[in-house]
Amino acid sequence: MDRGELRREAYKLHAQVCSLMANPKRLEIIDLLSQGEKSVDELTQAMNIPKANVSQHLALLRHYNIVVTRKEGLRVFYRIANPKVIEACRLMREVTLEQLLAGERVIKMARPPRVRR
Amino acid sequence: MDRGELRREAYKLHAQVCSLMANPKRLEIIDLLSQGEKSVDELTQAMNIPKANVSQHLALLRHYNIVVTRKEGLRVFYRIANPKVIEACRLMREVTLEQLLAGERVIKMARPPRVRR
DNA sequence: ATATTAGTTTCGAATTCTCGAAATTTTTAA
DNA sequence: TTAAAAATTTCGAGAATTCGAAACTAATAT
Repeated sequence: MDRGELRREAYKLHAQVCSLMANPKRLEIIDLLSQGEKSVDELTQAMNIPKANVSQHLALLRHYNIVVTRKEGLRVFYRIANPKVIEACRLMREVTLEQLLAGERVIKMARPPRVRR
Repeated sequence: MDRGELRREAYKLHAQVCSLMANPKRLEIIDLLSQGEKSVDELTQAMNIPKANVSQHLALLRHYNIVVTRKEGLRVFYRIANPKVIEACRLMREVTLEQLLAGERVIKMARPPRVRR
C-alpha cells in the first residue's frame, strides 16, 4: 500500500466517523446525551420515534465508540464517550446558524412588520 | 409549525451541514484549503481525481458558504470561508485517531456493522 | 413456566449520495 | 473568428443510508 493509498484510507475512515453527525436523529441523540446519560427508553420518549430506530442509531454510535453503555437491570444507559464529538457538533451548529444568517432568511423573518400611521 | 417541528427542522439543517464533512474527498479538499487558497486545477492535481468531480464537491461546499471563491483570469481560487469548519474537522480527526489507537479492532472498525444493505 | 418490559437485530423498499461521461460556459490567446 | 484552457453543469447508473415492520434476545416478576 503506497502513501497515497494510506492517505485515502485515512480520509475514508475520517469521513465514516464524520458521517455519524450527518443525520438529524443522531445529532439529537448526541445532544440529549451531552446533558448526561440516558436509557434507550428516555431517548425514545424524548425523540418521539420508534425505539427500534433509536436503537439502530445507537448501535452505529456504539460501533465507533462515540457512546458507551452501562447496563442496569433491564435498562441500558448510554453516554458520550468522547467529549470532542460534542464540541465538534457545537462548532458545526454555529456554522449552520451562520449559514442561515448568510442566507438572510432569518433576518427577514425577524424583522417586525412596518406599521403605517 | 409547533415547537417539535421547528426543532426537527433545525436538526435536519444541522445534519445537512455536517454531511459536508461526511465524504473523504471533501475532507481532503477542506484539508488542502486549510493550508491556503487554491485553484481548482491545483486541487485536482493534488487529489488526482477528475476535475469535474472536484468541481462538484466544491459546488456543494460553496452552496453552504463553507468556501468562497476569487476569480483571476481563467482560474477560480477557493478558500475556506469559516475557520470553525477546519476546527470541527480537526476535532473529528482526533476522534478518529483515538478510535484507531483505542482498539486493536482496527480492521473491524474500518467496516461499519450491517444495519442495512 | 409464562408474561412483561427493555432493548436489539434483520429485512427490504424508498430515498439519497457519488462519480464518470459528456456537454456547456467563460476567459484569454492566436 | 477559432482554438485552447479552466471550470462548471447535467444526467444517470450504481452504491450507500434510512427507517418501518417484524422477529428476536435478555432480565425480571408472577
